[in-house]
Amino acid sequence: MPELPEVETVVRGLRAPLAGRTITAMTCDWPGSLATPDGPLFAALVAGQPVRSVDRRGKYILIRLDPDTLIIHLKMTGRLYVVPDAAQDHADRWVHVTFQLDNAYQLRFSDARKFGRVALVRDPAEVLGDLGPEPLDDAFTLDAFRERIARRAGQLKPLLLNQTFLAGMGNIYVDEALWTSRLHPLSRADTLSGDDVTRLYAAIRQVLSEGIVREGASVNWYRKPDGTKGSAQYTLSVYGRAGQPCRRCRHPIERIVVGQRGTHFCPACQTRSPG
DNA sequence: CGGACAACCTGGCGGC
DNA sequence: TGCCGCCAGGTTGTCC
Repeated sequence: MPELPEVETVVRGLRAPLAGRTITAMTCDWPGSLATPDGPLFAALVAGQPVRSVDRRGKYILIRLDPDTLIIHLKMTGRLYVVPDAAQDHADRWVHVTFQLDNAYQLRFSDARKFGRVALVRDPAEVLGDLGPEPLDDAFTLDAFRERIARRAGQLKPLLLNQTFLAGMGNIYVDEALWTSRLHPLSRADTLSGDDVTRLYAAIRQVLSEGIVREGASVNWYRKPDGTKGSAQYTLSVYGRAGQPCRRCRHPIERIVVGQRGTHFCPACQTRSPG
């Protein structure tokens, strides 16, 4: 659920409360939430490290400490927020990792389904691995996208979900980008025309940018660090709209499964490219 | 290399 | 009202 716009919103919301702070201690009640290192070592290493910056790479949150970096992936139900030590937040029934700050506030990691992971590493590359380009970076130009997709042949839906192809898209924004560019999720990358690629590139940037402006889509679990919902869920065109009329042509939106993922599209105006 | 699929988890919901 | 069973999806890992 938390995809690039949601993670970006979380990062922006954490910058102010974490600025200038130092982590003094860490506690964890579910060892599985810690990717690396294990609990005792993690706690010993992180204590005393100051926060230098809060950044995002794909769907990863990078809290750069000194000398290590805290890397958090929210997966489906993860939440990250800063509250006073004594605060009782509604998400606290799922809090598994708590970082004590030096100002009587805490950074809490809540995760109902326990899929999310928190890592502490010297070099972020240890965790990030082979991530694709950032779709909203200036360096990610139409030409760069054209060159990248020219080397692929598979179906568009799984391709756009592949984080080594492009970092940050998830099930919601992939479906939205394909609808916006009028491309069928089962179309193959090697059948796209030059114009198809141009529209897809523009659609990816557009849906992600709008998602950020709306502070993310709170389809179910996602919340901003202040606990409130984003508003991108109100303007989705296909995701979660099976059976409802297409906003463009009124034909009912269809839901199929592609690569084990629920996939929403308009069978009337999202065409499969010839070939 | 790519496609298929299980595993990781549990809240929420539909069905009865 | 209560219980059962299934679905949701990001990523990794395994198998063919």
